Amino acid sequence: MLLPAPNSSHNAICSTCNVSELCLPVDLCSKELLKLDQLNPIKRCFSRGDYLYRSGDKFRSLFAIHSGSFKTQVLHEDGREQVTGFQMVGEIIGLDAISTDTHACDAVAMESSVVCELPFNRLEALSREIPALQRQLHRIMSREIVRDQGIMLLLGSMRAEERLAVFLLNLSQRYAARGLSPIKFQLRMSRQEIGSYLGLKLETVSRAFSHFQNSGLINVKVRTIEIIDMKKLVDCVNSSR
Amino acid sequence: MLLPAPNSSHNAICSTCNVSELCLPVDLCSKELLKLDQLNPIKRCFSRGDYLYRSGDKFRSLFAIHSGSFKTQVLHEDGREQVTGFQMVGEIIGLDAISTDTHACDAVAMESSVVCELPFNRLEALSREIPALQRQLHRIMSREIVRDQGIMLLLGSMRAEERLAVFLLNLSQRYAARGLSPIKFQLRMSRQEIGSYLGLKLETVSRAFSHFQNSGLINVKVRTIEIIDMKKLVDCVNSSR
DNA sequence: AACCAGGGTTGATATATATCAAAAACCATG
DNA sequence: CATGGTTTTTGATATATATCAACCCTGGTT
Repeated sequence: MLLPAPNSSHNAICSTCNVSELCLPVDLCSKELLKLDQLNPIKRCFSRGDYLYRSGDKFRSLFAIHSGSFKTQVLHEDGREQVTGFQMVGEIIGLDAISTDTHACDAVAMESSVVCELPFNRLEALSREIPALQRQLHRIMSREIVRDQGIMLLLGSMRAEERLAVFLLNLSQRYAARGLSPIKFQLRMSRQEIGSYLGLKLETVSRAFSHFQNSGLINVKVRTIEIIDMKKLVDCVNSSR
Repeated sequence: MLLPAPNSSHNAICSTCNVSELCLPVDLCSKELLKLDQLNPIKRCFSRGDYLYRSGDKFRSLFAIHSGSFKTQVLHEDGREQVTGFQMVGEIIGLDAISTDTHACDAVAMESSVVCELPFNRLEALSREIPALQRQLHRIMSREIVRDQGIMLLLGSMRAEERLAVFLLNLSQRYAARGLSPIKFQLRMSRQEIGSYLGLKLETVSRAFSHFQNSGLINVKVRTIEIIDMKKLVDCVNSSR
């Protein structure tokens, strides 16, 4: 319950696009693996700032992030924006579009990135033939729902510093799950984007970072984060109030 | 983008439990309808306050709400709770549990209610045989993800009165979709529950109701809501700031 | 190496919402 | 229909975060 997205490893579906270490679906026999090739996913490259899709675009495919990272955001007509997530290697993006056959948010590359495009009708057809794939797809969608519930808890009932602590701990876990350092990493997003995600203004995010630094929880050097005292960071989420 | 859950009608899967008017899956031929009987859903009754499931329970089934209504909530260890949704007739509940085979939130009846229990393994098996059912299941999960994104936008970037306006407009739409009056209805939830859902304290919710009433947007008599000026209520969401 | 632009930090102040408290309305029950 | 307990409303005040503004980095470019 602590974190919005436990977001453990085995996420994706796309075993043929070199993310297999991270996201191979559970038990597929070799015959099934062969079938999976029918998916024939196409790789596509993006630079920082490029849109993978925009709200309103016709839905055709899900995307497995092969390298790099993206943010998803919803825009309100009056210009307000809300970042709804930061996605990294091995995560699947585009699930919101299944509902109406139209993308409901924007997905923007936060750095040079490569995605595998997974045509959804083929994915559906294959998952009728391969129960393990079907189950995996359901799990991925459900995991997104659980993640969202965690963010609701965060936005609805936590104060600024707790939110930031949850955010950092979540990143830490996800980096760890990818074999990267869970205690030192580079943020790919600006204070403004973090603020939008956490329902805070960028100044508040900046102040919270400074306060964590002054309290000896973390070391911040602009976008380089080093977690000094993981336990205190965790306590910060639980103990408040 | 206005509302977190457009949440239109055709929601469910359970054609055999008399909610067919509301939630019949799209185009099924009679042979497929026959197959659907294999689901053999069991009806279960609940009184106000009863738990349909609790966080941590083993996952077996999804539930289609046949009558009445439920709230779902996540609990943080330190006692904080966040209401993540209010579900009514024709809506499907339990999707969060697919991810880990364990329910990730509580579902509590808000009044006397009846649900159809839909064993998930049978649902999966059937949806491998009936593409339209598979598609419907995917749509339902995706719709939940879109709804959650709307709530993130609400919690992350709207002020108290906007949140309440969005909440009321959403209820109004959902009642309308069920053939009930979109302008006059009974709230099933307390100020405290509304507050938890909207990330506000109950006093703030109460004040916002009073302010809407004084401004002639709605008539409030405790839990009876009458929308007097729908347009102004909509404006209230868009025009602020 | 100097310069510029965008992002980040920090400070002073304003404001929306929370908190605390009391009264009022409502509901269930005997 | 009186009673007690809960829910709701309203008021006064406190507080967390937003807002406004200035300054400071930092990395890239000429």
